[in-house]
Amino acid sequence: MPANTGAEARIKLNRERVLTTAIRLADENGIERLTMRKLGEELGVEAMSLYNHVANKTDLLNGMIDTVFEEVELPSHSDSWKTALRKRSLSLREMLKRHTWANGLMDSAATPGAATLRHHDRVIGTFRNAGFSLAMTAHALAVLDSYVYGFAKQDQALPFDTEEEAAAMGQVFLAHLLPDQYPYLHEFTTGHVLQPGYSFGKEFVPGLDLVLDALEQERDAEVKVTGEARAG
Amino acid sequence: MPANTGAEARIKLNRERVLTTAIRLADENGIERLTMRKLGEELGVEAMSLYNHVANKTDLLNGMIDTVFEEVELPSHSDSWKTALRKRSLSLREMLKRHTWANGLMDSAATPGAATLRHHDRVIGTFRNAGFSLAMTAHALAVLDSYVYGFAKQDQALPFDTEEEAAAMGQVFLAHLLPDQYPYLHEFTTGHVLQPGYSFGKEFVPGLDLVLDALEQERDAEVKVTGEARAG
DNA sequence: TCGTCAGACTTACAGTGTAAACTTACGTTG
DNA sequence: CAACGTAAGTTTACACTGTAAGTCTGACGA
Repeated sequence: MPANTGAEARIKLNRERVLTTAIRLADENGIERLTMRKLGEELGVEAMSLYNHVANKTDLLNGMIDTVFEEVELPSHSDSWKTALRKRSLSLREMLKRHTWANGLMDSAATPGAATLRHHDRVIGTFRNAGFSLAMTAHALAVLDSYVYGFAKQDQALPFDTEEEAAAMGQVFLAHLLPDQYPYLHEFTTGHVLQPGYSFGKEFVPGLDLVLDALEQERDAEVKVTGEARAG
Repeated sequence: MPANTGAEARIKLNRERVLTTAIRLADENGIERLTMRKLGEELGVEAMSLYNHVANKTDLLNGMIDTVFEEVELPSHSDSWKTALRKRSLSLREMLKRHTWANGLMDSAATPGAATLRHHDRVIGTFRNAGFSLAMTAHALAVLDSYVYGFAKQDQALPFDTEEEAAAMGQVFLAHLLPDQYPYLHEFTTGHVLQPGYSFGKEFVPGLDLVLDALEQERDAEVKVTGEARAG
């Protein structure tokens, strides 16, 4: 006779449930508040039970990263390389906005998971199929991803989210410090950042297009030099 | 008569000594190993004594960030905006290489210090004096710094530093995983990353020039539209 | 000589990740 | 059905973290 008579069978723990719950907690409370004990509690389980499904906390974090990478739209084969990578970059940025902790975690996460590898494979493939040489692909990849991750990082570093918060922040900031010690910063803040409608995030698309256009120019130049056919 | 007869007077603690020692420890052992107790020990002092000079650990980290920012070359007035910002970007990257922990810390460090403010003031001033509008300055700033910080971040995320390490790493990596599951990644790794002379860091300058050239093009276009004089 | 006080030290506490040992429930096998 | 192995949970314990609160010390001014 089982001991837990009448008790509803507890939902079984598994790696996926651990990971998705961890992601939710990190989204809600920030990664620094995600502890093994809190995560266990949320799952109705003691902290140590989690170690049946993750090797240690770093493994948990790695798993979280790979899981959120699955949310990123892969570059489509049917689009041109530029729109394909434009879409996936926008999608990547949205993911990084949803999971603000992910960007900071990717340094320490040395070993990429399956979703991450697939993602990179497809991005590289997109460049290659568009006629980018290996060297040019490396170059393009470095520039594009540096921009996307760097932008996300800067966006998160800003201590305000809404326009109103920015305004309030800016007022305090200005009153305290700048007037003539930092004249350009002063002008920039009052004349631009504090203007209605400002949002750092709006700079993402223009910057992305700048990068993509520049890469296209370089590729065309390379193709021309290499002597490949060029429609015209 | 003093009790510590004959004892060499202990060098007095002060904020600067605390900060520079903390920076050295973080450089040597990584930021995650920098604890108040270790820092105290290094300074010949108990952990709690540090709190006479820093408000708490976050204040310590903020102070470290602002201190290393002083190492970054400010854009020079005598150079053209492009070379001025090129130099400061290279200098910024070198700083981020020396202090690998700095990049990751800048998210949490909400309140910028004096050196950081001065830095941004000068960068903004460089754009403004080169005829960039406020909006264009915001755009340029976002793109340029996203690139620099993003590149540094990616460089640090790579789990190898030297070419030999990369090769060793790549071999294991390839043997284990890729062959036909990730064909493009496979080709890219064997055909480029594992080639002699490869180093991710070498992509920095080409990418930086791509960004700067593209910004120059956009500025010229803007100036033309605005109807300002253009030397010809 | 005393009082003041800054800057150091001591102690203590709640919280962290996780090793090691345990308990329990269930499926397989004799 | 009994015995056992195993997977998945719990309990306990430990070393280490940041830091609050209280104490000690030595130099200096009155």
